[in-house]
Amino acid sequence: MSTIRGARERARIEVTAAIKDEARKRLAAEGAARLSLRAVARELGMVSSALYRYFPSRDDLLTALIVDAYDAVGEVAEGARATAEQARPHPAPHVERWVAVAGAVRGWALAHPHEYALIYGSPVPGYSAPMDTVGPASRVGLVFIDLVRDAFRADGLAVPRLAPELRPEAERITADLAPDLPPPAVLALIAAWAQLFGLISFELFGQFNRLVEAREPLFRQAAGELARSVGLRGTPVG
Amino acid sequence: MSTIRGARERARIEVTAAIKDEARKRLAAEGAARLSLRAVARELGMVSSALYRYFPSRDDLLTALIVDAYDAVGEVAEGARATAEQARPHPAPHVERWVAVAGAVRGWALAHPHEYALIYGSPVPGYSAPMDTVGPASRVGLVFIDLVRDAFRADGLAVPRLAPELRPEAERITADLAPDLPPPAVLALIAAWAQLFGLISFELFGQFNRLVEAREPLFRQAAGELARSVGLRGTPVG
DNA sequence: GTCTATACCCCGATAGAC
DNA sequence: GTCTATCGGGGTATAGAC
Repeated sequence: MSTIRGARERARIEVTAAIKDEARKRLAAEGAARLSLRAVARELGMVSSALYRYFPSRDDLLTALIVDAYDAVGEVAEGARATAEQARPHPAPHVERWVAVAGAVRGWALAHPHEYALIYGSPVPGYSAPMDTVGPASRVGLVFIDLVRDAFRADGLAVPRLAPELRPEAERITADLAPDLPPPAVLALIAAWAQLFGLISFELFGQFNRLVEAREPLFRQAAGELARSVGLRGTPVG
Repeated sequence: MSTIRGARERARIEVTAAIKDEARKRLAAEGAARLSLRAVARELGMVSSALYRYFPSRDDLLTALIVDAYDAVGEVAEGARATAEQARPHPAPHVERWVAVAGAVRGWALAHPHEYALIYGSPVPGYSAPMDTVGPASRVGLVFIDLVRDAFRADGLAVPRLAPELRPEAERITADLAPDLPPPAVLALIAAWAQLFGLISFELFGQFNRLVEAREPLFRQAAGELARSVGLRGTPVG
Protein backbone atom coordinates (compact mmCIF):
# COMPACT_ATOMS: atom_id res chain seq x y z
CA MET A 1 0.00 0.00 0.00
CA SER A 2 2.71 2.42 0.94
CA THR A 3 4.73 1.29 -2.08
CA ILE A 4 1.75 1.95 -4.28
CA ARG A 5 1.37 5.39 -2.85
CA GLY A 6 5.13 5.79 -3.26
CA ALA A 7 4.88 4.85 -6.92
CA ARG A 8 2.05 7.23 -7.46
CA GLU A 9 3.91 10.03 -5.82
CA ARG A 10 6.97 9.25 -7.90
CA ALA A 11 4.89 9.36 -11.06
CA ARG A 12 3.39 12.63 -10.00
CA ILE A 13 6.83 14.11 -9.43
CA GLU A 14 8.00 12.92 -12.82
CA VAL A 15 5.01 14.31 -14.67
CA THR A 16 5.34 17.58 -12.80
CA ALA A 17 8.96 17.79 -13.85
CA ALA A 18 8.09 17.01 -17.46
CA ILE A 19 5.48 19.76 -17.46
CA LYS A 20 7.95 22.26 -16.09
CA ASP A 21 10.61 21.22 -18.58
CA GLU A 22 8.23 21.61 -21.47
CA ALA A 23 7.02 24.92 -20.04
CA ARG A 24 10.62 26.15 -20.00
CA LYS A 25 10.86 25.32 -23.69
CA ARG A 26 7.65 27.18 -24.37
CA LEU A 27 9.04 30.07 -22.35
CA ALA A 28 11.94 30.29 -24.75
CA ALA A 29 9.66 30.17 -27.74
CA GLU A 30 6.84 32.44 -26.65
CA GLY A 31 7.93 34.29 -23.55
CA ALA A 32 6.37 34.30 -20.13
CA ALA A 33 3.49 36.56 -21.06
CA ARG A 34 2.29 34.06 -23.63
CA LEU A 35 3.05 30.89 -21.76
CA SER A 36 -0.01 28.71 -22.16
CA LEU A 37 -1.05 25.51 -20.49
CA ARG A 38 -2.61 24.28 -23.68
CA ALA A 39 0.60 24.56 -25.67
CA VAL A 40 2.50 22.72 -22.96
CA ALA A 41 -0.11 20.00 -22.90
CA ARG A 42 -0.09 19.70 -26.68
CA GLU A 43 3.67 19.22 -26.80
CA LEU A 44 3.48 16.59 -24.10
CA GLY A 45 0.72 14.71 -25.89
CA MET A 46 -1.64 15.39 -23.05
CA VAL A 47 -4.93 17.13 -23.03
CA SER A 48 -5.04 20.55 -21.46
CA SER A 49 -7.49 19.67 -18.76
CA ALA A 50 -5.12 17.03 -17.44
CA LEU A 51 -2.55 19.66 -16.54
CA TYR A 52 -4.93 21.23 -14.09
CA ARG A 53 -4.35 18.26 -11.81
CA TYR A 54 -0.76 19.40 -11.49
CA PHE A 55 -1.05 23.15 -11.67
CA PRO A 56 -4.39 24.66 -10.79
CA SER A 57 -3.84 27.64 -13.06
CA ARG A 58 -1.44 29.18 -15.50
CA ASP A 59 -0.13 31.50 -12.81
CA ASP A 60 0.75 28.59 -10.57
CA LEU A 61 2.86 27.08 -13.30
CA LEU A 62 4.52 30.44 -13.80
CA THR A 63 5.23 30.67 -10.09
CA ALA A 64 6.85 27.24 -10.12
CA LEU A 65 9.09 28.29 -13.00
CA ILE A 66 10.05 31.49 -11.21
CA VAL A 67 10.90 29.69 -7.99
CA ASP A 68 12.94 27.12 -9.92
CA ALA A 69 14.83 29.85 -11.74
CA TYR A 70 15.67 31.75 -8.58
CA ASP A 71 16.78 28.51 -6.97
CA ALA A 72 18.92 27.60 -9.96
CA VAL A 73 20.78 30.88 -10.09
CA GLY A 74 21.05 30.91 -6.30
CA GLU A 75 22.58 27.47 -6.34
CA VAL A 76 25.07 28.49 -9.01
CA ALA A 77 26.09 31.52 -6.98
CA GLU A 78 26.46 29.47 -3.81
CA GLY A 79 28.55 26.92 -5.65
CA ALA A 80 30.83 29.55 -7.13
CA ARG A 81 31.38 31.09 -3.74
CA ALA A 82 32.20 27.72 -2.17
CA THR A 83 34.62 26.88 -4.95
CA ALA A 84 36.45 30.20 -4.70
CA GLU A 85 36.57 29.86 -0.95
CA GLN A 86 38.10 26.40 -1.04
CA ALA A 87 40.51 27.10 -3.85
CA ARG A 88 43.95 25.42 -3.48
CA PRO A 89 46.62 26.08 -2.51
CA HIS A 90 45.13 29.33 -1.17
CA PRO A 91 41.56 30.52 -0.96
CA ALA A 92 40.94 33.26 -3.51
CA PRO A 93 41.15 36.86 -2.32
CA HIS A 94 37.77 38.36 -1.60
CA VAL A 95 37.65 40.58 -4.64
CA GLU A 96 38.26 37.52 -6.77
CA ARG A 97 35.57 35.61 -4.96
CA TRP A 98 33.16 38.45 -5.70
CA VAL A 99 34.10 38.41 -9.36
CA ALA A 100 33.78 34.62 -9.44
CA VAL A 101 30.27 34.71 -8.03
CA ALA A 102 29.25 37.53 -10.35
CA GLY A 103 30.73 35.66 -13.30
CA ALA A 104 28.86 32.52 -12.34
CA VAL A 105 25.59 34.42 -12.25
CA ARG A 106 26.37 35.88 -15.65
CA GLY A 107 27.23 32.42 -16.96
CA TRP A 108 23.93 31.04 -15.76
CA ALA A 109 22.10 33.96 -17.34
CA LEU A 110 23.78 33.41 -20.70
CA ALA A 111 22.96 29.72 -20.55
CA HIS A 112 19.34 30.31 -19.53
CA PRO A 113 18.37 33.64 -21.04
CA HIS A 114 14.63 33.10 -20.88
CA GLU A 115 14.65 32.03 -17.28
CA TYR A 116 16.82 35.04 -16.52
CA ALA A 117 14.32 37.27 -18.30
CA LEU A 118 11.54 35.64 -16.32
CA ILE A 119 13.00 36.67 -12.99
CA TYR A 120 15.08 39.77 -13.73
CA GLY A 121 13.36 41.14 -16.83
CA SER A 122 10.15 43.08 -17.18
CA PRO A 123 7.39 41.81 -14.93
CA VAL A 124 4.76 39.62 -16.55
CA PRO A 125 1.65 41.81 -16.93
CA GLY A 126 -1.27 40.57 -14.91
CA TYR A 127 0.88 38.24 -12.85
CA SER A 128 1.67 39.11 -9.29
CA ALA A 129 4.30 37.05 -7.56
CA PRO A 130 3.10 35.28 -4.43
CA MET A 131 5.17 35.15 -1.25
CA ASP A 132 6.58 31.75 -2.27
CA THR A 133 9.04 33.53 -4.48
CA VAL A 134 10.50 35.82 -1.82
CA GLY A 135 12.82 33.30 -0.21
CA PRO A 136 14.33 31.89 -3.40
CA ALA A 137 14.63 35.41 -4.82
CA SER A 138 16.98 36.41 -2.05
CA ARG A 139 19.47 33.57 -2.38
CA VAL A 140 21.86 35.32 -4.74
CA GLY A 141 21.83 38.46 -2.64
CA LEU A 142 22.62 36.44 0.46
CA VAL A 143 25.67 34.97 -1.23
CA PHE A 144 27.06 38.44 -1.81
CA ILE A 145 26.27 39.46 1.76
CA ASP A 146 28.02 36.40 3.17
CA LEU A 147 30.97 37.04 0.92
CA VAL A 148 31.27 40.64 2.09
CA ARG A 149 30.94 39.50 5.68
CA ASP A 150 33.86 37.10 5.22
CA ALA A 151 35.92 39.90 3.74
CA PHE A 152 34.98 42.20 6.59
CA ARG A 153 36.06 39.69 9.20
CA ALA A 154 39.25 38.78 7.44
CA ASP A 155 40.55 42.11 6.17
CA GLY A 156 38.06 44.73 7.27
CA LEU A 157 36.32 46.91 4.74
CA ALA A 158 37.27 50.22 3.18
CA VAL A 159 33.94 51.69 4.22
CA PRO A 160 32.41 53.55 1.27
CA ARG A 161 31.29 57.15 1.41
CA LEU A 162 27.63 57.61 2.20
CA ALA A 163 25.48 60.68 1.59
CA PRO A 164 24.21 61.80 5.03
CA GLU A 165 20.60 61.68 3.84
CA LEU A 166 21.05 57.97 3.18
CA ARG A 167 22.31 57.18 6.66
CA PRO A 168 18.90 56.25 8.18
CA GLU A 169 18.02 54.11 5.18
CA ALA A 170 21.37 52.36 5.39
CA GLU A 171 20.87 51.65 9.07
CA ARG A 172 17.36 50.35 8.59
CA ILE A 173 18.37 47.97 5.83
CA THR A 174 21.46 46.87 7.69
CA ALA A 175 19.44 46.02 10.79
CA ASP A 176 17.19 43.80 8.65
CA LEU A 177 19.84 42.21 6.55
CA ALA A 178 23.27 42.11 8.15
CA PRO A 179 23.48 43.90 11.50
CA ASP A 180 27.14 42.99 11.84
CA LEU A 181 28.23 44.94 8.74
CA PRO A 182 28.85 48.67 8.34
CA PRO A 183 25.68 50.33 6.99
CA PRO A 184 27.47 52.19 4.18
CA ALA A 185 28.87 48.92 2.92
CA VAL A 186 25.44 47.28 2.97
CA LEU A 187 23.90 50.09 0.96
CA ALA A 188 26.80 50.06 -1.48
CA LEU A 189 26.30 46.31 -1.78
CA ILE A 190 22.69 46.76 -2.78
CA ALA A 191 23.63 49.34 -5.39
CA ALA A 192 26.42 47.09 -6.68
CA TRP A 193 23.99 44.18 -6.86
CA ALA A 194 21.61 46.17 -9.06
CA GLN A 195 24.49 47.37 -11.20
CA LEU A 196 25.86 43.87 -11.74
CA PHE A 197 22.51 42.74 -13.04
CA GLY A 198 22.37 45.86 -15.17
CA LEU A 199 25.51 44.70 -16.95
CA ILE A 200 24.06 41.24 -17.45
CA SER A 201 20.70 42.52 -18.64
CA PHE A 202 22.22 44.92 -21.14
CA GLU A 203 24.30 42.13 -22.59
CA LEU A 204 21.45 39.66 -22.66
CA PHE A 205 18.72 42.00 -23.83
CA GLY A 206 20.73 43.21 -26.79
CA GLN A 207 21.89 46.68 -25.79
CA PHE A 208 25.50 45.65 -26.38
CA ASN A 209 24.78 44.38 -29.89
CA ARG A 210 27.03 45.94 -32.47
CA LEU A 211 28.78 47.82 -29.69
CA VAL A 212 30.61 45.62 -27.21
CA GLU A 213 32.42 42.47 -28.31
CA ALA A 214 34.64 41.60 -25.36
CA ARG A 215 31.74 41.16 -23.01
CA GLU A 216 33.24 38.79 -20.53
CA PRO A 217 36.37 40.89 -19.87
CA LEU A 218 34.27 44.04 -19.63
CA PHE A 219 32.01 42.35 -17.15
CA ARG A 220 34.91 41.12 -15.07
CA GLN A 221 36.50 44.55 -14.99
CA ALA A 222 33.24 46.21 -13.96
CA ALA A 223 32.49 43.51 -11.38
CA GLY A 224 35.91 44.05 -9.85
CA GLU A 225 35.31 47.77 -9.60
CA LEU A 226 31.97 47.09 -7.98
CA ALA A 227 33.62 44.84 -5.40
CA ARG A 228 35.90 47.71 -4.53
CA SER A 229 32.94 50.11 -4.38
CA VAL A 230 31.50 47.96 -1.61
CA GLY A 231 34.75 48.15 0.29
CA LEU A 232 36.48 44.87 -0.52
CA ARG A 233 40.22 45.30 -0.41
CA GLY A 234 42.42 43.88 -3.11
CA THR A 235 44.09 44.65 -6.37
CA PRO A 236 41.63 45.76 -9.01
CA VAL A 237 41.11 43.21 -11.74
CA GLY A 238 43.69 43.76 -14.44
CA MET B 1 -5.75 69.87 -54.51
CA SER B 2 -2.69 70.35 -52.39
CA THR B 3 -4.86 71.53 -49.47
CA ILE B 4 -7.01 68.46 -49.85
CA ARG B 5 -3.99 66.27 -49.83
CA GLY B 6 -2.75 68.33 -46.90
CA ALA B 7 -5.98 67.71 -45.04
CA ARG B 8 -5.83 64.04 -45.76
CA GLU B 9 -2.31 63.82 -44.58
CA ARG B 10 -3.20 65.72 -41.45
CA ALA B 11 -6.03 63.33 -40.77
CA ARG B 12 -3.74 60.41 -41.33
CA ILE B 13 -1.23 61.81 -38.89
CA GLU B 14 -3.92 62.35 -36.29
CA VAL B 15 -5.34 58.87 -36.62
CA THR B 16 -1.85 57.41 -36.49
CA ALA B 17 -1.19 59.32 -33.28
CA ALA B 18 -4.49 58.14 -31.80
CA ILE B 19 -3.62 54.54 -32.61
CA LYS B 20 -0.23 54.86 -30.98
CA ASP B 21 -1.69 56.54 -27.92
CA GLU B 22 -4.24 53.79 -27.50
CA ALA B 23 -1.55 51.19 -28.13
CA ARG B 24 0.51 52.69 -25.30
CA LYS B 25 -2.49 52.25 -23.01
CA ARG B 26 -2.85 48.66 -24.09
CA LEU B 27 0.87 48.22 -23.51
CA ALA B 28 0.36 49.20 -19.91
CA ALA B 29 -2.54 46.82 -19.52
CA GLU B 30 -1.28 43.76 -21.34
CA GLY B 31 2.40 44.20 -22.03
CA ALA B 32 4.21 44.27 -25.32
CA ALA B 33 4.04 40.55 -25.92
CA ARG B 34 0.25 40.66 -25.88
CA LEU B 35 -0.26 43.93 -27.66
CA SER B 36 -2.98 43.29 -30.22
CA LEU B 37 -4.25 45.36 -33.09
CA ARG B 38 -7.78 44.22 -32.44
CA ALA B 39 -7.85 45.48 -28.89
CA VAL B 40 -6.51 48.85 -30.00
CA ALA B 41 -9.12 49.03 -32.74
CA ARG B 42 -11.90 48.07 -30.34
CA GLU B 43 -10.98 50.81 -27.88
CA LEU B 44 -10.88 53.34 -30.69
CA GLY B 45 -14.26 52.27 -32.02
CA MET B 46 -12.70 51.12 -35.25
CA VAL B 47 -12.68 47.79 -36.86
CA SER B 48 -9.45 45.86 -36.79
CA SER B 49 -9.00 45.69 -40.53
CA ALA B 50 -8.98 49.50 -40.71
CA LEU B 51 -5.79 49.63 -38.66
CA TYR B 52 -3.91 47.76 -41.33
CA ARG B 53 -4.05 50.91 -43.47
CA TYR B 54 -1.87 52.59 -40.85
CA PHE B 55 0.30 49.75 -39.64
CA PRO B 56 0.75 46.80 -41.96
CA SER B 57 1.29 44.42 -39.07
CA ARG B 58 1.42 44.17 -35.35
CA ASP B 59 5.20 44.29 -35.44
CA ASP B 60 5.17 47.58 -37.30
CA LEU B 61 3.04 49.12 -34.61
CA LEU B 62 5.44 47.75 -32.02
CA THR B 63 8.37 49.25 -33.89
CA ALA B 64 6.69 52.64 -33.93
CA LEU B 65 6.14 52.46 -30.18
CA ILE B 66 9.76 51.47 -29.61
CA VAL B 67 11.09 54.32 -31.74
CA ASP B 68 8.81 56.78 -29.96
CA ALA B 69 9.96 55.55 -26.57
CA TYR B 70 13.64 55.82 -27.43
CA ASP B 71 13.02 59.29 -28.80
CA ALA B 72 11.09 60.33 -25.71
CA VAL B 73 13.76 59.24 -23.26
CA GLY B 74 16.46 60.64 -25.53
CA GLU B 75 14.73 64.00 -25.61
CA VAL B 76 14.39 64.03 -21.83
CA ALA B 77 18.09 63.28 -21.45
CA GLU B 78 19.06 65.97 -23.94
CA GLY B 79 16.84 68.47 -22.17
CA ALA B 80 18.31 67.67 -18.77
CA ARG B 81 21.81 68.09 -20.10
CA ALA B 82 20.97 71.45 -21.68
CA THR B 83 19.35 72.68 -18.49
CA ALA B 84 22.28 71.67 -16.31
CA GLU B 85 24.66 73.22 -18.78
CA GLN B 86 22.88 76.56 -18.83
CA ALA B 87 22.23 76.72 -15.11
CA ARG B 88 22.59 80.23 -13.58
CA PRO B 89 24.57 81.85 -12.18
CA HIS B 90 27.07 79.06 -12.96
CA PRO B 91 26.77 76.01 -15.14
CA ALA B 92 26.59 72.89 -12.99
CA PRO B 93 29.82 70.94 -12.43
CA HIS B 94 30.13 67.97 -14.71
CA VAL B 95 29.44 65.35 -12.08
CA GLU B 96 26.22 67.15 -11.28
CA ARG B 97 25.30 67.30 -14.93
CA TRP B 98 25.83 63.56 -15.15
CA VAL B 99 23.62 62.99 -12.13
CA ALA B 100 21.01 65.35 -13.57
CA VAL B 101 20.85 63.47 -16.85
CA ALA B 102 20.74 60.12 -15.09
CA GLY B 103 18.02 61.39 -12.78
CA ALA B 104 16.01 62.64 -15.74
CA VAL B 105 16.19 59.24 -17.38
CA ARG B 106 15.07 57.63 -14.15
CA GLY B 107 12.23 60.14 -13.88
CA TRP B 108 11.04 59.33 -17.35
CA ALA B 109 11.23 55.62 -16.60
CA LEU B 110 9.15 55.99 -13.44
CA ALA B 111 6.59 58.04 -15.34
CA HIS B 112 6.45 55.61 -18.28
CA PRO B 113 7.25 52.21 -16.85
CA HIS B 114 5.72 50.20 -19.67
CA GLU B 115 7.51 52.12 -22.35
CA TYR B 116 10.70 51.72 -20.37
CA ALA B 117 10.09 47.99 -20.16
CA LEU B 118 9.45 47.94 -23.89
CA ILE B 119 12.90 49.28 -24.72
CA TYR B 120 15.08 48.25 -21.79
CA GLY B 121 13.27 45.19 -20.48
CA SER B 122 13.20 41.66 -21.77
CA PRO B 123 12.97 41.47 -25.55
CA VAL B 124 9.55 40.71 -26.99
CA PRO B 125 9.70 37.07 -28.13
CA GLY B 126 9.25 36.66 -31.84
CA TYR B 127 9.88 40.34 -32.49
CA SER B 128 13.14 41.42 -33.99
CA ALA B 129 13.89 45.11 -34.01
CA PRO B 130 14.49 46.56 -37.49
CA MET B 131 17.28 49.02 -38.20
CA ASP B 132 14.87 51.95 -37.73
CA THR B 133 15.34 51.61 -34.00
CA VAL B 134 19.12 51.88 -33.98
CA GLY B 135 19.38 55.64 -34.30
CA PRO B 136 16.80 56.56 -31.67
CA ALA B 137 18.22 53.89 -29.37
CA SER B 138 21.56 55.63 -29.23
CA ARG B 139 20.33 59.10 -28.28
CA VAL B 140 20.65 58.68 -24.53
CA GLY B 141 24.11 57.21 -24.87
CA LEU B 142 25.19 60.11 -27.03
CA VAL B 143 24.11 62.54 -24.34
CA PHE B 144 26.43 60.87 -21.87
CA ILE B 145 29.26 60.85 -24.38
CA ASP B 146 28.83 64.53 -25.13
CA LEU B 147 28.71 65.29 -21.45
CA VAL B 148 31.93 63.40 -20.80
CA ARG B 149 33.54 65.15 -23.75
CA ASP B 150 32.66 68.53 -22.25
CA ALA B 151 34.16 67.47 -18.95
CA PHE B 152 37.28 66.20 -20.69
CA ARG B 153 37.80 69.49 -22.47
CA ALA B 154 37.09 71.62 -19.44
CA ASP B 155 38.81 69.77 -16.63
CA GLY B 156 40.41 66.72 -18.18
CA LEU B 157 39.50 63.24 -16.99
CA ALA B 158 40.90 61.07 -14.23
CA VAL B 159 41.44 58.26 -16.71
CA PRO B 160 40.13 55.02 -15.21
CA ARG B 161 42.16 51.87 -14.88
CA LEU B 162 41.77 49.43 -17.73
CA ALA B 163 42.63 45.74 -17.79
CA PRO B 164 45.26 45.29 -20.52
CA GLU B 165 43.16 42.64 -22.25
CA LEU B 166 40.46 45.25 -22.74
CA ARG B 167 42.75 47.76 -24.42
CA PRO B 168 42.03 46.68 -28.04
CA GLU B 169 38.29 46.59 -27.40
CA ALA B 170 38.42 50.02 -25.81
CA GLU B 171 40.32 51.41 -28.79
CA ARG B 172 37.98 49.87 -31.30
CA ILE B 173 34.89 51.23 -29.60
CA THR B 174 36.50 54.62 -29.07
CA ALA B 175 37.38 54.91 -32.75
CA ASP B 176 33.73 54.27 -33.63
CA LEU B 177 32.13 56.37 -30.97
CA ALA B 178 34.32 59.20 -29.72
CA PRO B 179 37.84 59.21 -31.15
CA ASP B 180 38.72 62.31 -29.17
CA LEU B 181 38.24 60.67 -25.78
CA PRO B 182 40.60 58.39 -23.84
CA PRO B 183 39.68 54.75 -24.59
CA PRO B 184 39.57 53.69 -20.93
CA ALA B 185 37.04 56.42 -20.23
CA VAL B 186 34.86 55.34 -23.14
CA LEU B 187 34.81 51.77 -21.96
CA ALA B 188 34.09 52.86 -18.41
CA LEU B 189 31.29 54.99 -19.79
CA ILE B 190 29.68 52.01 -21.43
CA ALA B 191 29.88 50.01 -18.25
CA ALA B 192 28.49 52.93 -16.25
CA TRP B 193 25.66 53.30 -18.74
CA ALA B 194 24.64 49.67 -18.28
CA GLN B 195 24.93 50.01 -14.53
CA LEU B 196 22.74 53.11 -14.40
CA PHE B 197 20.00 51.27 -16.22
CA GLY B 198 20.52 48.35 -13.87
CA LEU B 199 19.61 50.58 -10.96
CA ILE B 200 16.53 51.86 -12.77
CA SER B 201 15.41 48.41 -13.86
CA PHE B 202 15.77 46.92 -10.40
CA GLU B 203 13.68 49.70 -8.97
CA LEU B 204 11.07 49.52 -11.68
CA PHE B 205 10.86 45.76 -11.98
CA GLY B 206 10.31 45.25 -8.29
CA GLN B 207 13.63 43.94 -7.00
CA PHE B 208 13.79 46.80 -4.49
CA ASN B 209 10.32 46.04 -3.12
CA ARG B 210 10.33 45.57 0.63
CA LEU B 211 14.05 46.35 0.62
CA VAL B 212 14.93 49.86 -0.48
CA GLU B 213 12.74 52.84 0.42
CA ALA B 214 14.95 55.85 -0.28
CA ARG B 215 15.28 55.04 -3.94
CA GLU B 216 15.95 58.48 -5.31
CA PRO B 217 18.81 59.26 -2.92
CA LEU B 218 20.31 55.83 -3.47
CA PHE B 219 20.13 56.34 -7.19
CA ARG B 220 21.73 59.77 -6.96
CA GLN B 221 24.55 58.47 -4.81
CA ALA B 222 25.25 55.57 -7.14
CA ALA B 223 25.00 57.76 -10.23
CA GLY B 224 27.55 60.13 -8.72
CA GLU B 225 29.93 57.26 -8.06
CA LEU B 226 29.46 56.08 -11.63
CA ALA B 227 30.33 59.55 -12.93
CA ARG B 228 33.56 59.35 -10.98
CA SER B 229 34.21 55.84 -12.29
CA VAL B 230 34.24 57.30 -15.79
CA GLY B 231 36.74 59.90 -14.75
CA LEU B 232 34.65 63.01 -14.12
CA ARG B 233 36.26 65.17 -11.49
CA GLY B 234 34.23 66.69 -8.70
CA THR B 235 33.04 66.17 -5.18
CA PRO B 236 31.13 62.94 -4.77
CA VAL B 237 27.44 63.45 -4.17
CA GLY B 238 26.83 63.89 -0.47
C1' DG C 1 -10.14 54.37 -45.91
C1' DT C 2 -13.70 51.98 -43.65
C1' DC C 3 -16.88 48.42 -43.52
C1' DT C 4 -18.62 43.22 -43.19
C1' DA C 5 -17.43 38.73 -43.44
C1' DT C 6 -14.44 35.09 -43.30
C1' DA C 7 -10.57 31.56 -42.87
C1' DC C 8 -8.12 29.67 -39.55
C1' DC C 9 -5.95 29.83 -35.61
C1' DC C 10 -5.26 30.55 -30.24
C1' DC C 11 -6.52 30.62 -25.03
C1' DG C 12 -8.27 29.45 -19.66
C1' DA C 13 -11.19 26.93 -17.33
C1' DT C 14 -14.79 23.56 -16.14
C1' DA C 15 -18.27 19.45 -16.35
C1' DG C 16 -18.88 14.87 -16.30
C1' DA C 17 -17.83 10.07 -18.22
C1' DC C 18 -14.58 6.52 -17.50
C1' DG D 1 -5.92 11.16 -13.39
C1' DT D 2 -7.17 11.35 -18.05
C1' DC D 3 -10.46 11.81 -21.44
C1' DT D 4 -14.20 14.39 -24.55
C1' DA D 5 -16.85 18.21 -25.00
C1' DT D 6 -18.00 22.70 -24.13
C1' DC D 7 -18.43 27.71 -22.72
C1' DG D 8 -16.91 31.98 -23.89
C1' DG D 9 -13.63 34.37 -24.99
C1' DG D 10 -9.19 35.95 -27.74
C1' DG D 11 -6.03 36.68 -31.98
C1' DT D 12 -3.69 37.84 -37.31
C1' DA D 13 -4.68 38.71 -41.55
C1' DT D 14 -7.18 39.06 -45.97
C1' DA D 15 -11.11 39.64 -49.54
C1' DG D 16 -14.28 42.42 -51.49
C1' DA D 17 -18.26 45.83 -51.17
C1' DC D 18 -18.92 50.62 -50.58
